[in-house]
Amino acid sequence: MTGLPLSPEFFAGDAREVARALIGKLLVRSDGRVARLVEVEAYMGLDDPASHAFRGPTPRTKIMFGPPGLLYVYFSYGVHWCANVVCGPDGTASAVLLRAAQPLEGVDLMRKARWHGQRDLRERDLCRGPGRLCEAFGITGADNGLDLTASGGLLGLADDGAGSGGPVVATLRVGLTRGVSSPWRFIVKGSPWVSAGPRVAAGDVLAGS
DNA sequence: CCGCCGATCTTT
DNA sequence: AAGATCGGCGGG
Repeated sequence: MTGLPLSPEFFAGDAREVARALIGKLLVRSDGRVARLVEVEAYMGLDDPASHAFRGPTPRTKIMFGPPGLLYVYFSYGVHWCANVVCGPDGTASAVLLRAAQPLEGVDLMRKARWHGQRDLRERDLCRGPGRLCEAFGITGADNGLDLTASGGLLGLADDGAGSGGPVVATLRVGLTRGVSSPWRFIVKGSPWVSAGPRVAAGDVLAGS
């Protein structure tokens, strides 16, 4: 069972609140791949120097200025794809980066998609990091603009009611050179499925309940 | 587990 | 020229 699809309204609010609420939700692909989100980051568009949309709409970022619930995919370091969900009202440009998840179903497919001759590709590493998560789910630039709230689509986000599985904390975002001091990364505290970066650091704040 | 380095392409 | 990353390697 893959849960109830999230609606456009779910993504229409403040991206930081959406990010917090996405922890514990399911990323679902129509071929049976399912994973539970344990790590996401909010990017606040025009107000956030770390956001790709900080300098306004461009060919790359125009999707972020559109309606909430759409997929924004970008190419990172010439090597990896990374996936975001567009948030906030149509016309604004915030988004949530999907950074890590716990594989639940279709693990064999994820393993196949991720296999590049690694000596030891462990289940723990299938979706641990934004590039890995995209590879495990076969997400590429061809999927940019997909509506994640459309039922029966290739990809979606859903709620199975299970929750986060542990306390959620807000930490600093990973890998940035600008906007470094905004604590808009949300993780399940102590989860082995969370990516690199401090799992828990002094000063981290419990986020929500 | 940690740190360093190279890969390789888009955007500025 | 820098960047919302990852895998392999060497070291502790």
